[in-house]
Amino acid sequence: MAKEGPAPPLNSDQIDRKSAQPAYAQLADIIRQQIAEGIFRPGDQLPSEAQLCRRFGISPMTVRRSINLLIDQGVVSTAQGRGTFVKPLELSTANFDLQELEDLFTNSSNGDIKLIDVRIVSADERAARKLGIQEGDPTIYIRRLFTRDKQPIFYHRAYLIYDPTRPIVEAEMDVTSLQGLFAHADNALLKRGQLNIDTALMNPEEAELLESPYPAAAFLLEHIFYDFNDHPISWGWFLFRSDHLRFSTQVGLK
Amino acid sequence: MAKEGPAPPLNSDQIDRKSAQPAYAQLADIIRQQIAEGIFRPGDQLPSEAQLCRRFGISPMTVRRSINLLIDQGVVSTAQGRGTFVKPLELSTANFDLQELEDLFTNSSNGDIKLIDVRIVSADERAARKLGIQEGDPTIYIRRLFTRDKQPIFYHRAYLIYDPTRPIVEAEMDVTSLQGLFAHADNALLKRGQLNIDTALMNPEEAELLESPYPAAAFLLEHIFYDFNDHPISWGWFLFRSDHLRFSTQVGLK
DNA sequence: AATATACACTTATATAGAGAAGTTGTCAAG
DNA sequence: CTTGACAACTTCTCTATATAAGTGTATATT
Repeated sequence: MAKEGPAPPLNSDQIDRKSAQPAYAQLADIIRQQIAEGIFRPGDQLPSEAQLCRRFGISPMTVRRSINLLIDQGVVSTAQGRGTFVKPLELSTANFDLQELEDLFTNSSNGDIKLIDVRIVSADERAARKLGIQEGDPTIYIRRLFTRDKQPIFYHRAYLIYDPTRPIVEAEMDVTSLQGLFAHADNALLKRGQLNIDTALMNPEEAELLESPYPAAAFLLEHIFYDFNDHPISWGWFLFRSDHLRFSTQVGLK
Repeated sequence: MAKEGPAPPLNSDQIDRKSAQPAYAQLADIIRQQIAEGIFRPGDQLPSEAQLCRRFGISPMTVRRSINLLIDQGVVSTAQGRGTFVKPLELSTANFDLQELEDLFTNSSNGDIKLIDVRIVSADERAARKLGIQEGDPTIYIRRLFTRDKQPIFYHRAYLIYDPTRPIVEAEMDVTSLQGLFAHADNALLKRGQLNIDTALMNPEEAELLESPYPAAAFLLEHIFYDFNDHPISWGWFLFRSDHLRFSTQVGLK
């Protein structure tokens, strides 16, 4: 099984040293392109790193970096001592992100947040459990509606920890501001967040707020944010009309 | 603003050269840990690469690789000529994957796929558009139900291209097998897939199949798979009871 | 005072190797 | 036929260095 005689089929492109794009990125693109064209099929072994060095006239570290890029992108996988192989398509590698949700904020100057309700309420059992506080402890309860072009997009409810002894109002306002979660603002007090997506039937009140027919299904995006002491700061959920937010992604190449 | 005198606060850990874990991964872990502990906060500038080299006694390329790892993980960002900075939490970086869906197949020996219907049907307008064929062209139409522990989990409908002149039955069966999409099988004929998640109200028939109350909301996962000629091979959608499949993720550290 | 230049930083890319470690096939010894 | 040593491959990690390029500051010039 010695792959000696036939030259590796990577002769269609060359590395352009004058290009603004670095060599390692060019090589990664070339290999990805060859895979997309079907020259290398899932399961096939790629030319070895040494072969790629000779073929493209670049050093081992640069080839290595290209391969690592492709590994990170899930295009190939490597096995020490054996070689580099093209990965087959896997449905489970599909990733859905919230970019579209961010775009709603950043790209829409005609977006508007209408505050429906803000008040201090005692935490019920569920809110207390989620926020790691005692039942009956005070929390800030917020309800608001995001509209765009006069159309309601989503409805947001959230509970925020309220600690009168340490009035970090400003910080809480950051969390409250919503934009801070999307914009690259310095919401430096948040360490991590837990997010869940669920579906739900809107109740009549929600359907009316979102001007949706009733009954209707909606996305429910639940969130809990934690500070750097791993204490919950806020718990809440967004409710979307699914015709205004969609989760889409691609698996595989191109 | 010269950061000269005070030693960088990375003194709690060292690189263990005898460890099985490579140096670059150890350094990335150390930095990530320091950020999680709040030693470095979002917006803070990390020690420069040269400083890290001296501090940990490793070469620039190794430090570089650690930083690149952290960039890929979305933990830090770099700006040429200025420095490396800790990224604040961003909601839009949240990624939801289908791992849980894969687990349903691989980890459940007590799972079962019940074929409800397989037959050749003429493509209607929508199916023809999605599959890039003519209205009226024959397609293979499949309906099936996945159950686990006698509980219905999801309902799957799909149209597959049917080409009598080139009977690639085996290949089509691969696509049909479902498992091939999850297992690392050599479904080498698939190049890419387009996936959309939506919500939907189940119709009475679907609710009955999924043994769900009616009306109820459900996840709808639509998929189109393409071959290496960029021709659609299949179009269909999964319908999940949302209490059997949840999308969860974390943003931020730990 | 305003502008231009030089310098000291930073990250970014690339080179040319070295050795470690895993895999596979060959070939000789048993 | 089986086993074991070995060679030849592969990827993996890391060093040490060089050059390029962006940023900001201090200094010199106009």
